Amino acid sequence: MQKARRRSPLEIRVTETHQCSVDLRLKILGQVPFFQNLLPGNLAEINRLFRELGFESGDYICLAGDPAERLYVVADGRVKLMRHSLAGRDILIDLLSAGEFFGSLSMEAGDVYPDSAQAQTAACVLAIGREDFQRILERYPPVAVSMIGIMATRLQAANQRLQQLSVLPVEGRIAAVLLMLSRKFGRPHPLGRLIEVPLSRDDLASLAGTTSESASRAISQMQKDGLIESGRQWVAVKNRAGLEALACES
Amino acid sequence: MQKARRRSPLEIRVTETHQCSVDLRLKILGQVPFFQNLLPGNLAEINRLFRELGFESGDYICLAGDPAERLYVVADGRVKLMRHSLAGRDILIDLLSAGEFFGSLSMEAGDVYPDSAQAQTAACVLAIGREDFQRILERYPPVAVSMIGIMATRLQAANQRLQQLSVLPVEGRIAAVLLMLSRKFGRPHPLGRLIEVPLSRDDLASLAGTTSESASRAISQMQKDGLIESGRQWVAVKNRAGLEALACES
DNA sequence: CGACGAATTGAACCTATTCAAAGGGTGTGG
DNA sequence: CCACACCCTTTGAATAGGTTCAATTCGTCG
Repeated sequence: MQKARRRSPLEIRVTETHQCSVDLRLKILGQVPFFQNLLPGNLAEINRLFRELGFESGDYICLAGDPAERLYVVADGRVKLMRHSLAGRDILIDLLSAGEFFGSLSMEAGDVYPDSAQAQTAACVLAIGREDFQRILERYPPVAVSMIGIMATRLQAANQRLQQLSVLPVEGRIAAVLLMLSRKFGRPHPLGRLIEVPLSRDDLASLAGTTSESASRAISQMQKDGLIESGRQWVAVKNRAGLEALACES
Repeated sequence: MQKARRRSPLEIRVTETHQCSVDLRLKILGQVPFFQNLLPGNLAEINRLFRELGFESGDYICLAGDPAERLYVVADGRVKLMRHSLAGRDILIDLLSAGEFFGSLSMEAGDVYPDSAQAQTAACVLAIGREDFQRILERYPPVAVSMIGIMATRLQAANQRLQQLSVLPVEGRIAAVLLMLSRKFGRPHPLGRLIEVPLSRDDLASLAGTTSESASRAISQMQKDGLIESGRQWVAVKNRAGLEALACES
């Protein structure tokens, strides 16, 4: 039951982290884009190769620099992909939700994870060994083909972010980040399209390549202009077109 | 013959653009990382699906926004992958040389190229239709698997650039760009490790997400500090460790 | 030699960062 | 159920770093 005092529109997600039923696992794996064209029998077989892991919010799933031995698939919850820098200025590479993967993609023994993954909410994650996954790729060519498509999409998204970081001022970068989040995590809500991830100003800043103070200023301004509604750890997009105008690589 | 007056250490490349012999094509395709594990017979068959295109320096090979119907492989020369923004501030996504690919990776009909590709030197490029390439992927699983590895590498490089743009000051970003270029295009030379691509300050700036003036200032400083040697359209790295110290994400 | 494009340099301006302090929401423990 | 403590957020003012604009120098090629 939600307390009357609580003003945040974000619902508290109580994910049962440590017990994904076999049914749920099969459903999740079936939703993973690159397993979608498989026969049910094959999927069940693949399912057996995955191990199931539960994490509390804040737990690290893997650390940048560790030997990359597994590929992970998010079953439930939100996972932060991040990169550390020596001065403690971490940057957020991506936010993942159910059906998305991360970890060892390079297929080469001896590699290390380039990013750390942290559970942003309580999360359930499926893990498969590098070599097992390699075998799946060789055995089911359509899986490999759709994986190529997904990686092409991610690469293209990364390139777009590169462009935004290069040419947009802080306000535009924040607008672009909010649009991306709204597309990916937004759900209709009386206040606007609510981004259903608890993100601090710091998180937004590290997605936009700026400081939490600058992010805060940009968000205040946007709120004054009626583009968004925002509070502690939440944002709702009210005027999509207005944000797009700011984020437009002009 | 090189003029005595010419001070640039970059050799003038006279690539025969319009006539790659069949032998050369086979050799190039064999060098493409994702075709490396194929039998000679298969390679010859694949070779037949490629068309050969020649470009002069400055020619556009494909334009962002055009329907993405082909995958391209660089056979000879250098290709600039770039993204335009409305205000004319283009950014350089990547520089490609022999064996690297670009173009339609998404495998979905109706997509458009996200970036433009421009011949940076005279260049010879091999092109294959989207559907033909799709068929190759399905027929030769190892090709798909190694392609996944390559894309994982590119994605990881893009993420690293994202981090650099986020946390490094201009000088550090320029240093990082020079290190990357030196790794990829560098060859030993009396002056230092010479980057064998004609790049203007503008090009370097758009790789580092800054202006040509700032790039120029950073380069002047590095030259004063004995880290590099540079002139019009060329750079040679003298002190790799020094650059690394600047580019270190501290 | 002459002309063009590239690179450098200077100075004013502006944006974003930094540092500091105050304000507000959330959840906890009394 | 209230009050407190903690962390997130906001805001202000000073500063540093980068951009912009403009003028000059330099290198390369015709």
